[in-house]
Amino acid sequence: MKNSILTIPIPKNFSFTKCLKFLNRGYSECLYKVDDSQVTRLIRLSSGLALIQITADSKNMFVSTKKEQINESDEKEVEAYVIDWFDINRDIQPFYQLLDTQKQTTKFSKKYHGLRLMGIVDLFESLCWCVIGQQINLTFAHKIKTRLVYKYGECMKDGEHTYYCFPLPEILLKAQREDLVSMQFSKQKINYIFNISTAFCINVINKKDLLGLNKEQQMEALLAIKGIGPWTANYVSMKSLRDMTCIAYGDTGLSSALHNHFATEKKPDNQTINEIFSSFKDWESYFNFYLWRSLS
DNA sequence: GGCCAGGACTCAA
DNA sequence: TTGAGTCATGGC
Repeated sequence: MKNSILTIPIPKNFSFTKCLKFLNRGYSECLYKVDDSQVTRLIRLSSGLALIQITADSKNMFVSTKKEQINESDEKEVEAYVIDWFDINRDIQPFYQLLDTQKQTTKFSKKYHGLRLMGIVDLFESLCWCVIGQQINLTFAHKIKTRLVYKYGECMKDGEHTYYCFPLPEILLKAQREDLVSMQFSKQKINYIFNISTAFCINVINKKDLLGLNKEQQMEALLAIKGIGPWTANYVSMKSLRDMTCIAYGDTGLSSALHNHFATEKKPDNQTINEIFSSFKDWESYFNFYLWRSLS
């Protein structure tokens, strides 16, 4: 195994600690491991699997990469991955200025200062995660995701710990329905995961092409797949396509956060949600993310 | 035991 | 276009 170390300067309004705290917020996560001051995960580069470990000091993030062979293009991919995952290349100062204009939200800019909208770089993973999480509690959702990842995901052992990648669509497509049922996936979820896997396998959908479309076209392409509804489309648009204007309409967590901070009805209608979000134009995704963060 | 979970679909009216 | 019914099971 070869090893390389990459340095990424920390921008303004960035807190590695708060990002790590978010990653380690209490759900048992099978796709990365957070220790006191570092996070480790297995990622898929175009030339194969690589184990990355990220730490930071006050000025830089340090990404160490372990892989069979490492070349220059691997390092570039690792850097792009980390920048995307932590949303590093975004100036979020304007968002904090908006938060500070309202008494209900000014606390967020202090409490979560430097927290970035942590992404899901892999679009396929992001979509499957949405389907898994639909209408079940998050603890259980993590449980069945872990079963799926352990059975179908590629892995790499490092010391005592084995790290996993989310399964590839072509692998999931070959999965037996009864195996997924035994992991406690509902028939509906299984159908949706097969639909999404198929869409990726026949290249009806891929991240690169979606990124070349405008938001309306992206939503249309996503909603065309059975199992992807408005909530999922907004979620992946926010977490994977990095559109900054997403609102997770219909989300129970968003509803309760708005209820907590704005004294709305327990389940505010879209009009009420739009009114509140209208103060955060072009930062809707961040505002939504911070509202979610306020729940845990 | 009952209600709710980071929804989405079908089908009827 | 809207609303009720269905899925399906763990957590509290």
